Amino acid sequence: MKQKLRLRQFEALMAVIHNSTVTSAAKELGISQPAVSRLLTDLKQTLGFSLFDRRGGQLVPTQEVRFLQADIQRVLDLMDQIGEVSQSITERKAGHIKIACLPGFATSHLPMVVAQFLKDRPGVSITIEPDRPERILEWMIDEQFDFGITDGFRGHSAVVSRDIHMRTVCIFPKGHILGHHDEITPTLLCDEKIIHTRRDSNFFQRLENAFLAENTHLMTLVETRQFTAACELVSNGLGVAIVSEMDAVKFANRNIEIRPFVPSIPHRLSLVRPILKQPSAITLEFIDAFAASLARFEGPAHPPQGAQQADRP
Amino acid sequence: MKQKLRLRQFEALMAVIHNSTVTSAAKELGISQPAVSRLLTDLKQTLGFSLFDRRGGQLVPTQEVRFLQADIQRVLDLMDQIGEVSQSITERKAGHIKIACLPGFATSHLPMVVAQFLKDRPGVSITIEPDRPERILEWMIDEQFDFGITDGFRGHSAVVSRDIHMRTVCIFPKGHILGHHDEITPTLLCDEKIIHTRRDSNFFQRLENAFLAENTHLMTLVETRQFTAACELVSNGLGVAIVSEMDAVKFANRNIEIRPFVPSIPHRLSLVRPILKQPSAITLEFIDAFAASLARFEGPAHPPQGAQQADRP
DNA sequence: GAAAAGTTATAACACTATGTTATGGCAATT
DNA sequence: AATTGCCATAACATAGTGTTATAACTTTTC
Repeated sequence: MKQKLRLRQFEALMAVIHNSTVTSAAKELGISQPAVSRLLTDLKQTLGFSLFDRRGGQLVPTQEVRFLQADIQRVLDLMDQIGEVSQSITERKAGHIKIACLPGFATSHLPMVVAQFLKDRPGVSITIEPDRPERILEWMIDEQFDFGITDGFRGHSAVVSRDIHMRTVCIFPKGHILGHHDEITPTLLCDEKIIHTRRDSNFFQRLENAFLAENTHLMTLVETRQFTAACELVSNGLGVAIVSEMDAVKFANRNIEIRPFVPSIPHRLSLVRPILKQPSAITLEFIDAFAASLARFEGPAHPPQGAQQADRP
Repeated sequence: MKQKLRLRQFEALMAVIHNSTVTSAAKELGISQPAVSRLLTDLKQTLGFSLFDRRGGQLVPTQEVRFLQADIQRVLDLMDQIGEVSQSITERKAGHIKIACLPGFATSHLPMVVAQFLKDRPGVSITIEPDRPERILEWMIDEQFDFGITDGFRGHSAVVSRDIHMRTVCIFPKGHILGHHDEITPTLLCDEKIIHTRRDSNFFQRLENAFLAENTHLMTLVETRQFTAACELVSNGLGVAIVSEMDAVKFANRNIEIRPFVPSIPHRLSLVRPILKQPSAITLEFIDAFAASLARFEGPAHPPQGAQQADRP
């Protein structure tokens, strides 16, 4: 016989092994006794050897069956497991998300959001890979990651982005004379050396423009890519910086003062993902959760002076 | 949907993953395209999420499917494996045999037979457990082993036995005066101290009777359970022994002489197995092979003087 | 040892799974 | 706009899986 092995036959076999009689096995499976009976005769036919020996009223599996029993059990268990996992997936409780993000997010805010997200989703796992924006963009284009957190994003046909405009603030060491003001303006900073982002960044240009608009100019103390680094420097008494409020508040009790900066110059974050790679439902759910986590630091989209946006969805 | 996951659906899924189109997947499976098409829609229905995204002309699996892919592949592989193993079983090339034997067999003759037997049967594995006859009998009754090699067996209702009467010979160190004779009789041994089996053994009793029949008597030098031990002692120049020819020939070139002993006193081996436990085909095959391996040392069943047998099948 | 009780195998039939062919719609390409 | 190829659906055939009814066989009971 060149018949195919069927799962149902294995289920019947295991039920009979556990119950020692066909009748009670049928009861366990919730079907009639003749159904089990035939599943067994079919299986015996296919396998080519006897499955059971009669021993008084009982059926005991043959040596041959015992030899296969472990593997058969494994198949049935695996099928169950697949069923359970797929159930979890539809309930958004299983899956994997690969996230690429700016270094600043990898250590502070993102892990917090991830932890919260995983709390209710025991089957979900997440990869976090921090790198420069250029690399994150590449990864999106190559579809190597499901979700990216970047800035300075100028749009790309292979990437969908959702922009978030983060409020920024001015920070300086405690006891600094600027502490007498409720708001900080470029004019107030005319004699201060500033810690800021790279000169080629969009954020720096808008900052510089704000200074120029008040007929003053911006003096550089340190140029850094990360707001966190700027915060660190300031908390060590080093100078003045304009940073994302989100980063600033983490240093609130570490020897710095925080003041609104006027005019408001929001820092534009982009939540990106590959446009062609269909996202899993759990990925979309995470992106929403992440965006929500940023909400309390969100500001108005456009800086008041009306700089144009470069977003292309 | 509270549908059941079916193997065929998984086969279709994997085929489409490998082929990127339903049509070629159908070709791989050797069925029509609509058949695959429906298997997939059914599976999607059951799982509760999409299986593929269209990407130009190609179908690429969703994140969710990728998450399950490894497990699904494992199930299919396991099923294949079970099919192959069962095939091997019907061809008598797979299985397991548990053998209990006398210590003398565990080290010399049995491993040789086992090695030969396994040569053509790569899937077969064998357990060898040496112990005293009493323990071997227990193991048979408890059905803990498939096959036992013992002696002095007096029959038991839970055990089937097949008796083999092994020729015995007289051995003595090279250069011993007995070497002048072609056959050794009790009379010739009247002044010799003998190495023999335990006094309560059936074999010893028959040996002693042979001496009494010639109006002489047997003097003990050493009493041992194993013929191999007797051979070892003799080869070290220690005395005279009556042992199984099978054991004797292994010492043929180790400083001993071998002569027939008259009257012939065969040593009765019993090949036993549990009567209720249905033996696997491979077990029966092995027992036959083992019996055949003893054939060239087999002698007549009954000692000429007509001692009665105690066998009960 | 005959009767009773329980278990299993077979037959006849119903429904579901899985295959077929025919066909129409949709997308990519010409 | 026409062509080509791929996929989904419909209609139907066959095999797998369930049902009930019933006969045959075992074990237990008297």
